Amino acid sequence: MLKEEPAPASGGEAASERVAKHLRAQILSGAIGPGERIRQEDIAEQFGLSRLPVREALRMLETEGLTELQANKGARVPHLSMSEVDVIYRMRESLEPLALGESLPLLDTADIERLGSIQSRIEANTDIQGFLDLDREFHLLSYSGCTVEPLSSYVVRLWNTTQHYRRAFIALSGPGRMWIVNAEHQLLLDAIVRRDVVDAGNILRGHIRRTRIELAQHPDIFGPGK
Amino acid sequence: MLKEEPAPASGGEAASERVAKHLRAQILSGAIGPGERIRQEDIAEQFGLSRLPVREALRMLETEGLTELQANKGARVPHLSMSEVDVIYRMRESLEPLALGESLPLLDTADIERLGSIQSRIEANTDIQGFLDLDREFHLLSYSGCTVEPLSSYVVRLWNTTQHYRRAFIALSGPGRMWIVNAEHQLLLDAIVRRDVVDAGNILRGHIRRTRIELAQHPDIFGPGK
DNA sequence: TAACCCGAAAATGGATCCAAAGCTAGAACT
DNA sequence: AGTTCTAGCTTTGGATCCATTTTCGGGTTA
Repeated sequence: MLKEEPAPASGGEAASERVAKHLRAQILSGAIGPGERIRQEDIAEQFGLSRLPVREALRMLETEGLTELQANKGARVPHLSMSEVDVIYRMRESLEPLALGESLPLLDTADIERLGSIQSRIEANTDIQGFLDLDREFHLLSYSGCTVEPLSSYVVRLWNTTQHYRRAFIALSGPGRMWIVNAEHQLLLDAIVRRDVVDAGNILRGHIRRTRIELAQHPDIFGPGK
Repeated sequence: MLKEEPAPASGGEAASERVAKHLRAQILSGAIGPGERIRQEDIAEQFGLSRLPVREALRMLETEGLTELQANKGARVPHLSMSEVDVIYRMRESLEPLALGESLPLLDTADIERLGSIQSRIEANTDIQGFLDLDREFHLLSYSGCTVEPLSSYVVRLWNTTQHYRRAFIALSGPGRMWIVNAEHQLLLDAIVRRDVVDAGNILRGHIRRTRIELAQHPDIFGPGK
């Protein structure tokens, strides 16, 4: 896993962004779980860089809510409490219908076909990581028409920061209630095809709300009691 | 304005945070308008520091949406378009009632008395900067009971990033319609005293919505047409 | 005259080295 | 034996120096 070469000519883009991209993937994949510490020197060594671009990268990720930096105490992946995840979901219940409303009129038929194809793959899917990736792709694609900042990036941020807890939730609850997700996605997809912003927004809001409530029934996912 | 002393023993806190605090104040006060560039070396010289803690500070402010950093192109205060400010206000219409709902049950009578006193000062106030400061203090105090992240910090962020446009709007529209703000604040305050979360949320939502619509009637505040 | 190209100055990104703050483990004292 | 204080190590924060990229100005040419 060690790259001993001194950054092989790089890809032309900034080194700190490469590091950020790598760490982002690590965190989203669950390879770095919440609460886990990230030592600058370790990462620097892995990439054959100094600690400076690593610090930059950690700051960039802090912007996205994926890391938190305390002075003289280092960087960690934030450990969210149940009440924090609960509030994030309630924020999503407002913001994602807003993003969808911005996005829907700008989606073309090719986008919508891709949405349908992703949903087919979700229904055929079996493993957890596969579902997480496809579900994320489905929803974020439905928002892809919304390019206005900071809404679009913040929606992604809320997804990113709760990724780990979604994984834990699905692993715990099993595939028993997966049919509900598919039913909701089907309704959402139909509303999108009909270009019905109001319908789509309501279904989406309910989809997120239901997930929030089911999540709240698994307090064991979150670290200490709180 | 130059501080030639090499950081006089500092205040004990990290140098980068002192720089961040200074720049934040500069941006919020309007001393550094949107679109304006921030050269690392200038700031470093002002504080008698190297450019490194300045870069850190700029990253911290990027986290708050007050600056944007492009690789090899430097830092600027972001220049928001009208559609971006419009979306920010629509985000606020959802998020601030949510924050108020979290906050209201936790406010004590001393807090509510302070809210009343601030509102009195708003009504007695005459100048623009005074109104901006007091209005900000009023609303943020009403959310002070909400400590759950990332909601509380994001509400502040949305306020910060639109501060400049609020100032420009008030300067342009004059004190003619200031009475509406006071009426809305009075209604909001009464709902808070009655601990009526629903009422307070509705009034607040309307307050923000009205501001958004009036703002949209002054496209000249924003730079290019877009 | 206007457009284009090239070179120098300026500003940023990154590496190395040093200082300071936190954490940990061991010893001494109550 | 438990607690506390101290000494050392580890890790991060900051300064200085170098490399790279961008930008801006002057000069040339169509």
